[in-house]
Amino acid sequence: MNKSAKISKRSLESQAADLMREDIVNGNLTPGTRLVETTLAKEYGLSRGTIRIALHQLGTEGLVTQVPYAGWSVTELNDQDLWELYTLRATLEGMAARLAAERICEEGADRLREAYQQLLALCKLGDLKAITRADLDLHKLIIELSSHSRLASQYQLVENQFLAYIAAANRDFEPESVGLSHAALVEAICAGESDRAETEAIRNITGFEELR
Amino acid sequence: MNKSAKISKRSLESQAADLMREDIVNGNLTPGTRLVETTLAKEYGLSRGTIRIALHQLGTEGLVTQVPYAGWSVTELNDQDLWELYTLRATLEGMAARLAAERICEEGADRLREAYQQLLALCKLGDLKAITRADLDLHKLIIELSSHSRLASQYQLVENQFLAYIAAANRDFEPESVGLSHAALVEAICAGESDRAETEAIRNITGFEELR
DNA sequence: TCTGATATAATTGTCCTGCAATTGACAATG
DNA sequence: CATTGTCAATTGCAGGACAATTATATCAGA
Repeated sequence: MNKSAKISKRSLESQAADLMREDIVNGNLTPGTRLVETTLAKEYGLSRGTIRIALHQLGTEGLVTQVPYAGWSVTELNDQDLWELYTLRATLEGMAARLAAERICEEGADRLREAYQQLLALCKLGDLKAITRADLDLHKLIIELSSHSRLASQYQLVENQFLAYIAAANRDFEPESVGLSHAALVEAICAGESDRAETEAIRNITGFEELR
Repeated sequence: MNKSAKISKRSLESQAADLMREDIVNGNLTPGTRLVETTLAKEYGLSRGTIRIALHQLGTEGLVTQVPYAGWSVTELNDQDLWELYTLRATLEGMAARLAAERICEEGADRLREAYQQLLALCKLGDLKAITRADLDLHKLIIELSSHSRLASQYQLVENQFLAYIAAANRDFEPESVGLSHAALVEAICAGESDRAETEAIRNITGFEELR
């Protein structure tokens, strides 16, 4: 019964970063929006220094951009950026799938199949928002099963930028043809076929053709 | 003749981060070393706030670790970490090699071959430090040729942590059997054979077996 | 009207001082 | 020995001040 998990001990600095990050990936703050340190400080009821550190944090995550002495703004992504995000995401997820397949265990396989079933179930209902979330959850589970903390955080970075773009473009990003590709991916991982898992993972992401 | 590139107009915050990063990857600050904000501030002749931001920066790069209210220290890496760095580096570099091969041009091929020749030349002289640098330069050139800015920065992160470890362990990291594998890699890229380039890049990095 | 110089404002960059919160080490206590 | 209290060190955070730089508005002149 570890209660410490519930007590918020995170610094205000990172909590502020969390809040702003949420606002960005959810689309409340759209790309190009200017962010003023003093204004944010008042809004969040924090000091300017605290906000500053949070902004720098988000800066290294690629979510906000600063031009010296001029200000901060929510990062705007162009086609090249989007291509970079897609390709990077595919590579990272391919690696994750390979690792997950290599070290798959009973429990992991069960969780994976369950996540897939959940996704299928939601697909029949047709709630796009829910499907999207289940899709993301499935992918995130694969990352987790790879037991690679750095891979996880790198993926997280890419995903945040990706989501920020999606949210802003209001492009309901097509949960990628949820049927076959996911099935093959899940199957390959559970069967421990690392090569096929990697291939399927990459195929799964690269429904990108139509965007080029 | 753009001189502005040479003029240091970067903020003190990031310059401080640069200095500390150098000290860490060069091994002047070994893992486990404690870093005290006020002490650093005096050393660098900067204010504590400036140092703080630089430390947070390095923190997100994984070079330093903080425990709340207790202090900062240079990150210590264990075997799992090292494995993560190797595998991640291999994947990223494989991707870079593939992209480089896909978009190779005359000029790029020339630069690549030249870097390789330089590496070979240094190998005959036997200066390990110089060889190591040339080896890194070659790899970095491949990253550059992939024209993928995010891939570049992700790779940079991994490499910094990697170098910090190497420097601290004082393990003269064996420029990876400079002969054949590099030759095959360079060849494959210049020939535009993306599949083979990726394979060779990964093979090249994973001289890791002996470390497991 | 357009252009260009110039003043003005807005914003970040950097420093400072101060104090609260937390940790870690060590002594005191039972 | 385990627990508790004390104290120093350090970070967490606030707020103020001013310099440096950039953005914006203004205005004179062609």
